[in-house]
Amino acid sequence: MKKGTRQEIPRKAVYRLSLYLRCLHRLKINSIRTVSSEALAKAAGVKSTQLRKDLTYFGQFGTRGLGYDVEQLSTMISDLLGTNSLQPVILVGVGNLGSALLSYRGFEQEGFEIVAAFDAYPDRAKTRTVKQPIHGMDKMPEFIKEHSVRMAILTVPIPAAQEVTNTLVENGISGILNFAPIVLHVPEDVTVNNVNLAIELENLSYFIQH
Amino acid sequence: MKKGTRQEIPRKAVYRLSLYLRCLHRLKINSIRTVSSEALAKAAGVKSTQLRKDLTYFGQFGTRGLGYDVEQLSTMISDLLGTNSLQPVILVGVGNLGSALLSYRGFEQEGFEIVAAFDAYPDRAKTRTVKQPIHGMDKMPEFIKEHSVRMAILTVPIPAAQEVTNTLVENGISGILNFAPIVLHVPEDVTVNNVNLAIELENLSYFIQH
DNA sequence: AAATGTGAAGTTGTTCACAGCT
DNA sequence: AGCTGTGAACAACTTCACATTT
Repeated sequence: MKKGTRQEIPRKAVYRLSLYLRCLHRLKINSIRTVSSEALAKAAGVKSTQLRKDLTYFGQFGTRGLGYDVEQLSTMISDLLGTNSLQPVILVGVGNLGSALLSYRGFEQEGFEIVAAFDAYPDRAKTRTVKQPIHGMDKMPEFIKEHSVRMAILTVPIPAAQEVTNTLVENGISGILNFAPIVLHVPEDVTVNNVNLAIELENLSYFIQH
Repeated sequence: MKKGTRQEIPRKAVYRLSLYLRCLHRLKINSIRTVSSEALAKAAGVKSTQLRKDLTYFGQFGTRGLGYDVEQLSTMISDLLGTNSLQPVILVGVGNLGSALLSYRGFEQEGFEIVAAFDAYPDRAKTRTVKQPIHGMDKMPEFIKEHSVRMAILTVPIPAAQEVTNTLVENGISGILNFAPIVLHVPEDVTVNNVNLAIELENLSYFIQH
C-alpha cells in the first residue's frame, strides 16, 4: 500500500542519513557552505560512493564539480527524517535509566522533546528530580491522544513491557524506542527500535577476543 | 593473522547469538531442558533456518528429531562470547547518562561488572550516589593495567571523546561502548560499538511517517 | 516422524567504474 | 579538472529445499 512508485530507502541508509545530518550541523556551525561527498563521507565514517548512493534514494542535491550545499542538504535530510519541527515524545518507566534519559540533553538538540513521563508508582518516581511531570499509568491514554504524541521511550521492567506496549499502540503511538531486553510484538505499522546495552557489551566481548 | 582456518562468524550472527542466549536463560529458569530451533527462533524473533545457520558457524549442537539441549547450548554460546566469567568494565564520564549506567542492573546479570568510574571532575561526580568508586582521569592508566581491564563504557562529552579514547587504547582497552555522538578513530584491533540515542529517535521519526 | 545441518538460490546492501555535468 | 549520479559487478546475508540423523 505505502510502497508506491517511490523507491523505499533501505533501513541502513536512513540510519546513515542521521550521521550525515550531524556532520552537516557541525559544518554549518563552522560557517562552511559547501562540502564534497568525499569530505562529508570521511567525517561520517563511510565511503564517498555510499554517501552519494544514499542521497540518490530520495533526490539529487549536488552540483557536479563542486559538491553539496551544506544548508540545503541538511534541510532536505531533516525534512525527510521529520526532525525540522520539534516532536513530542513520552517516556514510560521512571527507573534508573528512565530518569537519566529524562535529564539527557542529547534529544532536544535533535528536535525531540520529552514532554511527560509515566510510571506505575509515580510518587516514588517523583523523588527523582527531573523537570518533566511524572504521571500514573492511568493518565497515559488521555495524554497521548490530547497531545497527539506518536513516539515513546520504553524503560519499564521486562514483565511490564508487552502490556505497556499494547496500551501505547492502542492509543496511537507508532514509534517505540525500547530499552527492555525482550522482543515486543506490535502491528506492522508500528516501528520498534531496540537498544540493548547488555547485548552491546556482550558483542564487544566477542570481538575483543577473536 | 587471526583469520585462520576457522570460518569468521558474521557480525550480525554474533549479535543474534546474544538474543538466543537471553531466551535460553529464560528457558533454563522455567526448567525446560530441550528446545527446537523453531521454538527458540520464535522466542528470539527470527526464522528457524537462520538460527540453525547461525549455530553452524561455530559447531553442531543439536540432535536431529529432538532439538537442542538448553544447558549445553547456552554454555557453548557463553563460551564463545566470553561471558562465562565475570568481566571487569570501567566507565568514563560520570554525567547524567554515566551515573545511570553505573546503577543499571542489566549488566551484572550478563556477566559484566563495572568496577570503577572515572571523571575529569571526580568530586563533583561523587555527589551522585553510586556504589562504584569514582576516580580522577589521572588514575585511569594505572587502574586499567593493574586490573587487566579490556572494556570501557564511554559517556564523556563530545569534545573529550577522542582524547579519552586515545588514552584508553594506549593503556590496553580493546573494546569501547561509545555513547558520544561522534566517530571515534581507533586502531583496527580495537572494537567500538556506538549507541546513539538521538539517532535512534530520528530513525523512528522517519519510519512513523513513511 | 521430527528436527537438524547445509549447499544452492535468492535477496539485500556495498563498491566499482565511468558517463555526464558544471 | 573536479565531482556527482548511477548501472553493473560484487559481497554479505537470508531463505529455501532437502538430504541426513535420531
